[in-house]
Amino acid sequence: MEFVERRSGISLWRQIADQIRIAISNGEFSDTDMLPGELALAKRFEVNRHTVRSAIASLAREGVVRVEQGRGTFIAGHQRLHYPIGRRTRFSAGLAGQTRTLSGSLKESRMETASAQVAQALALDPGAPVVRLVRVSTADDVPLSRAISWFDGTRFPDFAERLAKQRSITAVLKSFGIDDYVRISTRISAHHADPQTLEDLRLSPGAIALRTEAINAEVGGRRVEYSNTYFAADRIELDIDHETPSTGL
Amino acid sequence: MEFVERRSGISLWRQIADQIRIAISNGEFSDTDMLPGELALAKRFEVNRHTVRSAIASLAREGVVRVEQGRGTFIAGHQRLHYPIGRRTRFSAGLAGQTRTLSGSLKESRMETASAQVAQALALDPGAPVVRLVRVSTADDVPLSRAISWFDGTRFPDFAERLAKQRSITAVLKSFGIDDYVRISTRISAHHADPQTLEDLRLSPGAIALRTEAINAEVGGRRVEYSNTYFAADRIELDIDHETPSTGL
DNA sequence: TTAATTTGTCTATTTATCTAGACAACTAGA
DNA sequence: TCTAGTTGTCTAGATAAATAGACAAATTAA
Repeated sequence: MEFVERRSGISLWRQIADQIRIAISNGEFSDTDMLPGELALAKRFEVNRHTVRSAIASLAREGVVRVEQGRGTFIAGHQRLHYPIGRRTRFSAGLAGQTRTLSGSLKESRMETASAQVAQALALDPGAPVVRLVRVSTADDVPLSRAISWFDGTRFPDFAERLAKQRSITAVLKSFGIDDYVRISTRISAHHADPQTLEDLRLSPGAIALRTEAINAEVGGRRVEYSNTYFAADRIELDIDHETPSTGL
Repeated sequence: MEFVERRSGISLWRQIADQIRIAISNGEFSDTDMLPGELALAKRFEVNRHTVRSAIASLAREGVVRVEQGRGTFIAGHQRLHYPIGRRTRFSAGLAGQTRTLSGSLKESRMETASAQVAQALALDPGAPVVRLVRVSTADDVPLSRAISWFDGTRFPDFAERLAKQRSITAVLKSFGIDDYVRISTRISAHHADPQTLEDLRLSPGAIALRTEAINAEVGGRRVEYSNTYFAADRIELDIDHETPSTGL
């Protein structure tokens, strides 16, 4: 007997779909790689069989399971990508080897004035000109993240134009004479995805966005980039590198 | 005009409540600290006024807003706690100063045999005895996290009994002669909270759990603790410490 | 006081979700 | 082939969510 809550604003089929998805990721059915029958699930969640069918139909649409008449419902392996975060975090390098294809597309770019938050992160004066970019990354034809980045507009006035040609942030920074940069702070939180993120990442309402708020700086400490990245939480997890403070000893 | 999706398994009032909550945390209404009127919100989301009222009622139950007849709906400040994560992560110390009260309670403890995952994390053989603890932490009378920890059962047979007296993991480890330990890996992911977590953290279905999967070890590298901690995502964010690799230079 | 604007409550109706049951279609094993 | 167990489809009815409109109650400012 599991818990489903009525009148919660989440339909029963959706609560059941969420619980089955979690159970799968916890390896509950890994012995057979099959879900129990619809009648068994209906009994377990104390709902009608049709309600369970709605939940399974939703999981099938997501590609989490595959249903075969007369045989049963099979689990279609569903592994999260691993994204390492540390001082030397680089997007493409971090996911290398985990996907067949990996691409990024620039959705928006504009010059704006720095909000208090952006100004503080980049160590600029509030109202200073900044370049704001929105990029969506896609791995194996599935959107993975939506990133909003800010750069000093005075120092990097044509960042967007260069990015169109260079294809990676690292390469563009190199073209500005910045050979190396490091992550100096990362803040992680989780939210229900906002409408724009839902659309760009092809998620459905209620889906979770894992947000990283990061500051990158040159080795001397001069701020280079401030970014807010929203990952589709069901497609990725973040691995934190705890580097040894004194490597040489 | 904002997006609300029908037939998605999430009721309209809940989608609207989620969007208003996000808008508040983005500072959208920070100029007046008030929500727009019910009619204005109904127009913005293209729904009936009563649907907006349901959404606001839900936010009021959560304590996010406060409604006053004839005056309007006021935003009740709602700040996330900040939990620093680094090599020297300590639960109580990390949240010190951010809350009036902070307590932890042991919900379960038992000896079990190590699963493949636990065995690998603690560098034990699968099937070896391990101590499994479930602890729930509470800050200012609101549950914050649910942590499942595993320790080597051979080395720490009476860990649970000592924890009942000592009150912190660090203190218990000290009683076993371990004066210092460091975080060697942290993996972060976000999920819809499972039913047990919903109950322990007093969340409603659809709520988000921010999960950290962590390994702590002695300075020599010997594994001490493996833990899975589920935080209420709307009450906390995680700050990653990117320590400088060579501090002395 | 008055008017305008706000939230609160009530009734009625429509639409979506969930339940209930029956039976068809398909699969695997006896 | 037969049977038991599975998913697929249909009908009907009950419950919950959303819409629509009217008016009450409280607040604010003119």
